[in-house]
Amino acid sequence: MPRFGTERVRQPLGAPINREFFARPTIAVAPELLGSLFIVDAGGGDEVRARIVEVEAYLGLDDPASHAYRGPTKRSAIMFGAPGHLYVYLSYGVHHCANLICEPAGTAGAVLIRSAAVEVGEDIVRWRREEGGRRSAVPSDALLRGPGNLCRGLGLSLTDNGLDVCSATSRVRLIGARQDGAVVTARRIGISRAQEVALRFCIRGDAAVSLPRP
DNA sequence: AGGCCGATATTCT
DNA sequence: GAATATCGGCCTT
Repeated sequence: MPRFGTERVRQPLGAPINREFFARPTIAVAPELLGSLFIVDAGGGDEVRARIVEVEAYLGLDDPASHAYRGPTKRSAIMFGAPGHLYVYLSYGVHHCANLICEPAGTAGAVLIRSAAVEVGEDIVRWRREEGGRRSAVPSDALLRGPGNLCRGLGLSLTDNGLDVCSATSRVRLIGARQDGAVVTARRIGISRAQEVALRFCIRGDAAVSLPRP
C-alpha cells in the first residue's frame, strides 16, 4: 500500500476517472478533482457538462464536521462503502448536496462538489433552475454555484444516491482534465465544528466559485 | 454588504 | 426539541 498522501494516480486527460483514483485519501482526491468534467445525462440524448471549480473534503471518524463522524447511519453508511460512487443527501430538508465517495471500502470519506461552470447544456440548466415557470435569468457563472444550486441545476436528487460514476453507462460520469489555474485552500463553508482546518479547494479567481471567495 | 428568517429530512440530545 | 455540509428574500446599515 502506498503511504498516506504521497501516492500519485495520474489521470489520462479526457478519459473517464477510474475507481483507483477515488480509492485514495480524500484529502488527496479533493484538489485533483478541480477542472474535471461532471457529466449528467438529461434525457433525449442530451447531457450537461460542467467543469468542477470548488470542492470540500469530508473525512471519516476523525472529522467532526463529517456525516461519517459518529459511524455509519442509514444515511451515512454509503460514505464507508465503495469509492467512485455518488452520495446525495438532503440538506436542511430542502436542498440536495452531491458528494463523491473516496478511500477504499471500509474507510469513510467523500468530496462535496460545491460549484461548477457549465460547459455544455446551459439552457437545460436554466430550465432546471426555473423560477416562477420561467427559465432562470441568473448570470451563467452562478448557475451551478453552491452545492444546493449545483444539484438543482444538474437535476441530481436522492434517486441518484449510490450511482457508480466510474461506470460508462451511468447517468452521472466524470472525465478527468488538468486544470491550469492555481488551487487556493480555505476553511469549509457552513459548518460549526472543525472550522480551523482548510479542506475547501477552489480554482483561484474563477467566477463560478461560491461566496465568500478565498 | 450583511443579518435574520423560513422551508423541513435526518440525526442527535 | 435542537442542530445541520443551504438558499433566496426581505430587511437594515
